[in-house]
Amino acid sequence: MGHVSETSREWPRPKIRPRKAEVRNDQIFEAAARLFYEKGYAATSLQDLAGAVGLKKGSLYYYIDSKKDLLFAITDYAHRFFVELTENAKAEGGTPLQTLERMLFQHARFAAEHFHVTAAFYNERPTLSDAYQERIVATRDAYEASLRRLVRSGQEAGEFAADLDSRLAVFGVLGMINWIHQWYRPEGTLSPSEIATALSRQAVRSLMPRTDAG
Amino acid sequence: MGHVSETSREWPRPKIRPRKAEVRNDQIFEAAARLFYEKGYAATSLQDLAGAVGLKKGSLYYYIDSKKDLLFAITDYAHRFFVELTENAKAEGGTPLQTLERMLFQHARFAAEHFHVTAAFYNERPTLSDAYQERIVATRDAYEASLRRLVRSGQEAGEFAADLDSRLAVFGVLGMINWIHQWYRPEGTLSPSEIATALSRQAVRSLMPRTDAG
DNA sequence: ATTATTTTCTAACGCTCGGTAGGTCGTACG
DNA sequence: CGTACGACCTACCGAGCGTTAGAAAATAAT
Repeated sequence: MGHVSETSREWPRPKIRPRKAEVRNDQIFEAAARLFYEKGYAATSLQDLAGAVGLKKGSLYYYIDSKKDLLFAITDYAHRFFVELTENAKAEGGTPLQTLERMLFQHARFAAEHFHVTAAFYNERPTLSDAYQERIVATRDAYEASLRRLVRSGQEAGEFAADLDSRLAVFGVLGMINWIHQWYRPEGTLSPSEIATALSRQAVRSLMPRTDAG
Repeated sequence: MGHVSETSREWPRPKIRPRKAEVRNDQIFEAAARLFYEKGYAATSLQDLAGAVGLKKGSLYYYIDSKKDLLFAITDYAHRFFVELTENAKAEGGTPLQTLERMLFQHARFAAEHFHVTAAFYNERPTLSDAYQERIVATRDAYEASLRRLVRSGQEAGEFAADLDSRLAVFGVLGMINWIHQWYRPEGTLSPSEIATALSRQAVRSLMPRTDAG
């Protein structure tokens, strides 16, 4: 060490003044997410993307280094959300049912608010590098494991039906949430929060025991 | 009419002898479904597909007319299933709950048994021609409408919770089923039928009223 | 007004893709 | 034996792709 980041530390004076590059960066990010959602990563050309933000395709390289970087940025946005959600899982109090419903609510609200990003996250994973895929899968597995733990705790507490296969049950509730990006449209009548409230409630209901069972 | 199918009726002699072309056709269909599932349609080259069936890419055109034909064949396989499932919806007897659970079971079993096809059906719809997309969307809408009708009937009969938004509720149960292709692996311990039984039961449970509600 | 810097464009590159044309080889049939 | 056909291959085309280099234009600094 010692010579590291020598170049990037040069003149660390604060970048005042809103640089145009930053707003363009956001434009490009959002347009890319929308196009990847609409046509898929491979079927979206940089020509398409450049046109969507009012540039020529060569000019995009002033902002990005490669096409894959765009997919990485979008995917990582969702990835960081799930890391955080999983970490906060244990911090929250309440019964297993309450904790589970709260986590699913947050998950569902994110899925609706960022349905472009979520769709790309789930549809384009095979396109990512193997190393990054492994990190994502590890995060997903940890998330699912924490949900399974909640289901089993709820079963022991009698909140959830005892005859459920916790693995299958978690796949079920996750499907309810992760399917949102297939039908959600921002111009609809229900807000992301309202959708998240209804779906997370329906999800935990699918785990409850039937009181009239025999 | 009268001149219709004049050309196709010429020499209707039966094609005896198992033509090699037919087994190859099936090989190509299945390999294409698997590759589209694994890498996506746009990211799958005909080179990849040819290699997967032990041919050179030019030879594929002995069996197909274009790459899009492959996606159409795969998509239409799922499409025809949903058409049939919707048509059989009213034919079946029983309470709304029983009918709904039976439909979801069939849907779920198909989704697991043909998860390659199902994944392509949902992920690659934007790739299809506009005219065919419209037919698929119409079929899907009819299917969802018949499910919503069952939910509302069940609500009137007291089988389902009265405070459910039938549209949201149907999206929820469909998500549980349509998510199967994201996690199902044929080498797992549960068969498609077992998965379909558990998930369709969990789905209808998510609609039931809580008896201890207040 | 002149110079620096940031942003965009033009023009081209190497490559891969889907698709085509024509030939080759084996097998079955007359 | 020969010929007809099914199955496959080789070689190629044009187009579009991601990416690069360098000039031009716009904007800011001096």
